[in-house]
Amino acid sequence: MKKYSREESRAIINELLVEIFNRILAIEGQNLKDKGIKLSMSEIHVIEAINNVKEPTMSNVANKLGITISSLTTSINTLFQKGYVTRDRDIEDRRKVVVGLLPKALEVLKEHDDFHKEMIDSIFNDLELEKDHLLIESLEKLSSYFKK
Amino acid sequence: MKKYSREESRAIINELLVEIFNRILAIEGQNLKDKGIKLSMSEIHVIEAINNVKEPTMSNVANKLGITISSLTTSINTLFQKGYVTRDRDIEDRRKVVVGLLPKALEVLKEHDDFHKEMIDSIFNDLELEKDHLLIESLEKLSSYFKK
DNA sequence: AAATAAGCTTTGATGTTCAAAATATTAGAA
DNA sequence: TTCTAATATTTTGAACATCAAAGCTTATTT
Repeated sequence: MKKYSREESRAIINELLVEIFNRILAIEGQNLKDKGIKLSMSEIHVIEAINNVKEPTMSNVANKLGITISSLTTSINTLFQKGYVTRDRDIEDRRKVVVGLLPKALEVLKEHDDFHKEMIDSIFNDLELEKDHLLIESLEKLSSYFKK
Repeated sequence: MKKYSREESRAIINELLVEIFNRILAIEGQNLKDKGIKLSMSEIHVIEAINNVKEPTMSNVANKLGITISSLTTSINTLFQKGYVTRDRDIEDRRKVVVGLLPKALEVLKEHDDFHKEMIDSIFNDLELEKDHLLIESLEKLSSYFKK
């Protein structure tokens, strides 16, 4: 395995963050367009976040996405209006609003997951299975770094 | 250490990548605010792209960023007005507009690079060295995947 | 020279995001 | 219990970012 100097490593990661990140949304968006899904990327991300968060209240979902609650509200407004999500007050604590995914959203999620699956498989085809957990550990640290 | 199935690995990596990507712009933006730089992240990215592209015409810069030329035009309008960039017709081919960075922009670029350097160093300090290379290897694959 | 192409800007429209103010509900203090 | 403070969300108003389509200028083709 090639060894990188600290400086080389930094340059590679920098490139990922600055240049490649810009491509991802465009590629994903194009993929949706190709499949005839008429949702924006940020709407897709909202749906994903609802799916991935344990207790999908407005606060939890917004926090998962790294946007303000008010931003999420406007997004949920349209997703609700378009028939992708449910939106109900929590029975236990009626200050909370719990959102949920309707079948329409689950379909979109499936399409998007397939795209990601293909993407990630393509990236990690060469990695041996036993190394996966090391990678996950690294990414978890990266993720927790970005959370603080 | 826990073993993951291929499918579990994929799901976790997918979620972590999405999460990480969602945080980056927010953090970078906050960093600029902390330093009193009154530019948006997309304006920073335009400056970076101008710096990184070989021949900084409108088309080349827009292509580097993955946005349309008309979007870039509006961004350059304000960056020009604020005194960050130059904007001149190419002498050889007067259809082209060549943009360039003024000292003000180079300073911002330096700040931004320092931030990235610090961020990445901080990440690396938490990872054991042996895992650095696995992470880099994976990120390289990601990078090459998005270049095609 | 006339038609076509290339490069860019303008215009009009939509979508995203945030901060601040307003609303609703709950929890705690008096 | 009643008032107050805290929590959770929505509304409002404003700034950006982005795109498609139409228009302008310069280059290339025929």
